[in-house]
Amino acid sequence: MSEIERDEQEQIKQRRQKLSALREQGVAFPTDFRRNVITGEVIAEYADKTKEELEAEPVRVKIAGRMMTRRIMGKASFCHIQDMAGKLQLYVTRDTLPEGFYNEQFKKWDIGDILGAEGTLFKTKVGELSVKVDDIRLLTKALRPLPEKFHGIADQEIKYRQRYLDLIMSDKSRKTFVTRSGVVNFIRRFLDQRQFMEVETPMMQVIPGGATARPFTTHHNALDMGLYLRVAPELYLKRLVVGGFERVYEINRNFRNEGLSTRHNPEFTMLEFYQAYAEYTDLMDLTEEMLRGLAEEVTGSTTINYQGEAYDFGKPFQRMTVVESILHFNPELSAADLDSREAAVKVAEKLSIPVKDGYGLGKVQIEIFEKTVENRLMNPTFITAYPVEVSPLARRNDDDPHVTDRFEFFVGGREIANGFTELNDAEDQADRFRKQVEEKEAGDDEAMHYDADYIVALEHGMPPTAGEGIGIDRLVMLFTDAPSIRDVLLFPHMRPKN
RNA sequence: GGGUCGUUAGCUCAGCUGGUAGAGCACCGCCCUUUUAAGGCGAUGGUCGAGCGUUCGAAUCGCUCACGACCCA
Repeated sequence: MSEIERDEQEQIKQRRQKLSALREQGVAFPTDFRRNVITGEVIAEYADKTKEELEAEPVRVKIAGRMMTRRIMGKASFCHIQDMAGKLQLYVTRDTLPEGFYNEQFKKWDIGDILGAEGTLFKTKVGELSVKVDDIRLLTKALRPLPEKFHGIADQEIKYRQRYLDLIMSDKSRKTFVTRSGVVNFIRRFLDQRQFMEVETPMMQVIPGGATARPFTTHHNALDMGLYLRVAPELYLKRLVVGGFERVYEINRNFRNEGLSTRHNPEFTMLEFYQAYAEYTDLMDLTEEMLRGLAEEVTGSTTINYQGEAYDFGKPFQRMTVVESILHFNPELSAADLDSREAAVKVAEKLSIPVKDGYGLGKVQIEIFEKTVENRLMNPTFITAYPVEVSPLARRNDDDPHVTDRFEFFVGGREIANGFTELNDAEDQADRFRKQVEEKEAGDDEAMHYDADYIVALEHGMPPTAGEGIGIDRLVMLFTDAPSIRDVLLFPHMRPKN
């Protein structure tokens, strides 16, 4: 059925007729109504007052919102209007409005219409704070009916594709996005207080860097050149550290050309921050402080309930190395099983992990880690000492050159953050890029490009620096008990219909 | 990419082993001045996701496709 035919649906047709009647009566979409209060303020201030108190000192309000429910009882009606802060009941009677208005105007309005009303606060028989209306106007006619009031929208697809309907109908969804805003706001304040500066770096990059992931490609017409959407801002932020901005952060979108799932959206929001004269352990401490504070601010507790499990952000976060964690969750293994590539490959094969020829010991260890450890890291945990092979931008450990000064942070079996002491040795970085290019040429389309300009920047000297990325969407999922990343994205990526 | 489930009125859902479609809400008409999933009476509303097939006959059975949800890679 085409969109034009859909418009001929009976209910929409009726509403269009009501709208053309309004057009004939004058301005159908007036903009001159001004409210003097929102529902949340009214409720906060007057919900505790008694019936008698409200009668003794009458309070007048001008309020506006979308009509969500209506109960017409002859010459009197109740309806709820909803605004940005919540809902408030209106009591509308024939005899307090101008002659004929109640029957010829008000009763013809529809649920979903946007109204402006003026009146006096009172309490109903059952004690609900309401407005006794003596002036009411239709501000915006809604041509399409709202979803059914009791069940709301059950169809996930409509919730995602028509988010505005979901936001009108679901307090829970509205709250999720309010929380999301609160999370980002808290992080900004936290970092600002510590002298971090928020910056913006290119989303369109000539060489995509900073992560091992497949990029999206686009084209610049005037310059007639290919460009990539960034997979990470990392290399630009570190150029800023070279430039003397010693504490920088960016909260913005990254783009990765990979599959969609309950944890992956092609564009997602990442916090990245860099602190000069610090090591990865300093960032672990900072992360712990930030997440604990965030949990308390957002949920009022240091215990997070996610999908039926409780995670404790109050206690010190656990810390162990990649190898320690593998041994911990695979008690039948001993250190010798992870010491050599030969031994580790045997372990991997037993776990039916496909091992490619190019994999070194470190890559095999990480495959074993991902298969047997990652989704079992339930309470907040830092994993450290990642192999050099899988950490092309991280500083080598001084005592063990096979691993880096790097950590990842897990909660509920999910990776939330990744940080390390930055590699500021330009020559080592150039070698690592060359290695990535070899892997790319061998067929790994996630491997990194050689970024010569970045090497030049490092050759000018980057102070010792630690940096970290935190996935904002996954963090918000945790704090809003959301099972899918789509529940925390206002407009998640969906396949086009038809 | 593989598996499971789903798609029926604007919305939420029934519809059994095949016999030309049903409820609640919404909408329309009437009654109703403290209701709140308001209530009462009455009426309207459907290319049953799309296509092909089996059959005298398909919402129902089979196949293909589209979109979605969940699980696995």
